[in-house]
Amino acid sequence: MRSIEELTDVVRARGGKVTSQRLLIWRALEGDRTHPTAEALLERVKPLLPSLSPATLYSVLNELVEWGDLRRFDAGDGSIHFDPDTSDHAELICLRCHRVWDVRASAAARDVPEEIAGFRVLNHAEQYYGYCADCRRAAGETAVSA
Amino acid sequence: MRSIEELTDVVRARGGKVTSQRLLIWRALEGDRTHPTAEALLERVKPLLPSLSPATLYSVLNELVEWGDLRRFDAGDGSIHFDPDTSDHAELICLRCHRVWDVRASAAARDVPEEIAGFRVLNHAEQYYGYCADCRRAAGETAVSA
DNA sequence: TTCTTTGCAAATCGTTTGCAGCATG
DNA sequence: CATGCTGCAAACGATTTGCAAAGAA
Repeated sequence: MRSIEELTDVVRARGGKVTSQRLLIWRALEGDRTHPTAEALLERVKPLLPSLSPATLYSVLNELVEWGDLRRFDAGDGSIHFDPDTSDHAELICLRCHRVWDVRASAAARDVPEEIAGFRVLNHAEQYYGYCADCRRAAGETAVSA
Repeated sequence: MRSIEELTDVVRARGGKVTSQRLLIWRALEGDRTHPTAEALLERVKPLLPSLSPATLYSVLNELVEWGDLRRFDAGDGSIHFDPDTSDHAELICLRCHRVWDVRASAAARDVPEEIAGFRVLNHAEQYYGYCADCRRAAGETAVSA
């Protein structure tokens, strides 16, 4: 996600307005590494602005996604999470408990092409799906066995 | 996605039953490269078994996802697509029109670790988010300009 | 026969919409 | 003061649920 200052410029350049709601949501996302859902974000900002409506939150999140400043992803169970971290990293997603972990594995550190066959790339994401240690234990799994 | 024969074994091993509905849906997904939504899949199989209910389709899709045989992803706008292609490849996803293209770029051809810190990896996915040529043209964009 | 799975229909829940009032530029 | 944005509440639509009947093993 770009900085608050840059986002301010983006909104102004589009003829939009830098409202307190946008600022609040941007600040809540800034530096976040928890992959929150929309609901979790709402709970986080509600105390700071109780009148904030879900519709506004969704609208601000959607524009960030469309600008390439926020990534939306499915944790494997249909629950939608957001990630403002557009730096190159990968996620481990457990197919049983649906928790998410970041991994800054060497495999993920790689150049992202600026353009692929006329398609302009804004950001890049990577996921590893599988079973986490807890779920493997709970399932009585002891070692890697496909 | 594993073969129909392997999936048959998986179901039997779990004490489940290889029903005609499961077979039908597995066959519809086999070799599919169109990233269909659940709705698109339903339209595809409905003519072959008109009595098939959405609930059954969702249930079969969900178990395939949980087994790591099918990947579910969000095209950036909340629309959920499925992909049975678990081989290493990446997707280009347009943030404006939400269409999806597969790319078997060299960057995607890489070893997937079997295990990462106790997490057992079943499959891997990669996405490039940005704007497609059509949408760039429609927006009056002429060259790469961040 | 036994027990999983199906189909149906209703319920659910996250997200979007329409519109009047408000606040930014 | 012009217009984009917000809050509200209702609408929406995709997915899930509960349960009786069906059909694999």
